[in-house]
Amino acid sequence: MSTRRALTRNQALVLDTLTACDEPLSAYAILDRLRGEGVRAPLQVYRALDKLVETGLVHRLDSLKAFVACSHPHEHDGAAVVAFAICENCARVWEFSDSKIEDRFAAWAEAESFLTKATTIEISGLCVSCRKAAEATEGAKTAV
Amino acid sequence: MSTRRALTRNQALVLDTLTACDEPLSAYAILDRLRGEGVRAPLQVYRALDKLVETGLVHRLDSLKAFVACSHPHEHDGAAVVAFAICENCARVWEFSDSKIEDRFAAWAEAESFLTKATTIEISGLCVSCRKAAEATEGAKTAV
DNA sequence: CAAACTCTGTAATGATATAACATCGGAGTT
DNA sequence: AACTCCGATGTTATATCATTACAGAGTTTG
Repeated sequence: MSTRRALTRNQALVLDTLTACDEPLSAYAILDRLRGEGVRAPLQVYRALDKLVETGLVHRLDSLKAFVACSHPHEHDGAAVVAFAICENCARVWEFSDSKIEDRFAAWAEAESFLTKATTIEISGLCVSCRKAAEATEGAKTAV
Repeated sequence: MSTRRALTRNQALVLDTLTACDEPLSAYAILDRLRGEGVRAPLQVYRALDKLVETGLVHRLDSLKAFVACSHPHEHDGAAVVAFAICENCARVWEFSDSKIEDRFAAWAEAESFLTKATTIEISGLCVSCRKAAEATEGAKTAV
């Protein structure tokens, strides 16, 4: 039943690189980290990424032109809509989904007879820690 | 009270180009259409786009790396979250917003203490007409 | 007037992504 | 084994998207 195929060498290298990193990487950043492993051309990385994205093990963040390993690869049963919150300071990513949101999009699509194939949701802002850090320095500044 | 400023020549040219077009255009596509008006360098277009996006008159569709004129420029009172549905066949774009969806995102952000600065929502699929056209040819094919 | 500011134009470059082509190697035959 | 099919690979070149750096022109504002 599982459509999960063994990964090829390049795919495994790319996935490992992304998994080991706690922030999104551009294709070229991945390439740089894999030169030691014999990966030399962008296309090798892009091809691996294409497959990984296709199977849901990796997500592309359009707003960053970068890629992250999926944090819930096991939950990819249905066509769940996933949202990403990206901290613009530390670049870390939170992946979540919400069935109510999904329902509203489905309702809109239904009303318009739009056939949905993919949904991209990306929220950028500041995560708790970076927010607090920013508020602290703000406070110090204005407190002078 | 209005922060609306008169547009500069380049900004007006770019906005007019986008408004006249019923599908998203890349910056370079805009440039090509404006060569006759004396626009020669990508930067002239990108600078105009930056301002237009900043004031909300134009949106950038990350998933397409392209730009569209906003369909509801007058409604840009608050920080409304806008979603885009993009037909992958005819490239037309539907812009809509839903306060319930907005509420859910706000709730997530609240729970995580995430400070939201921008939200990008892009849905790709097939619009009514393209969907029907596709189904028609599908039907013809399987009906042989 | 001069300082500060914004918009402008141009050239060069950086960053992201794909096309085209030849080759390799495994899976399933025959 | 020889054959074919098919997907992955490696390499070069090129397309597409976006920004840096620098200099000049025009306006506001003190």
